Amino acid sequence: MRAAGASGASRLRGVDFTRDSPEVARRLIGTTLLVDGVGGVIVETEAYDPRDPASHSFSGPTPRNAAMFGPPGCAYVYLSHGIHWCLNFVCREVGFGAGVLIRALEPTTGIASMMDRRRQRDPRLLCAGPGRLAQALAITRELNGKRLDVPPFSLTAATTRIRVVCGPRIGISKAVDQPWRFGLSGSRYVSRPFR
DNA sequence: CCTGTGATCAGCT
DNA sequence: GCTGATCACAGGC
Repeated sequence: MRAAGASGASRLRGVDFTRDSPEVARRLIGTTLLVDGVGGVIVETEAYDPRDPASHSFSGPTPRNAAMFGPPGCAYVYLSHGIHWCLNFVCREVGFGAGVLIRALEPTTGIASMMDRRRQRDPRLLCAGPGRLAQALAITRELNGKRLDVPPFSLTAATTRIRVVCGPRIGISKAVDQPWRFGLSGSRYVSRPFR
């Protein structure tokens, strides 16, 4: 038994998933994410919170968003527009309903697999956007609710100091003013530039 | 660079 | 029924 602090899936190599989603979103930038050994460096994230009208968790738990109200340090995966899978990391605590949407990676590992899955040769378009990223990493509903600290997931914190920029979130109509989108400064692998 | 539109379906009212 | 945390493509500037 640990004396204090987050443990298990909620704390992974420097990223503490029990903290507020904007802080987790910021600290995830620079972290390497792999699924079955395929992935890269997280360069873009967005925070969501149950008090935020744009969040799936805003109206409380439902069968779809149940994982978002589950343990921190787990995945919440959902289907967007009937076409695209999207990957979130659950934050805070059981029953809270906060998460971070992983929006873009700089591909580093298993690039051939990602090109194959997406039939896309331009490395800048392999993981630039949540739907593209999920397709490149073969993320589907099967990973919903799974812990991020055990296979097929792998998270490795950045070893060097990172400069992070932020701005308004993308593709939502509510709470547009909250600057809860975060990115790796100067990265050419984000889904859209930061201003 | 920007804007508009179709695809396609689970979830919610 | 309608909406949407998206993408790819088409067309205009």
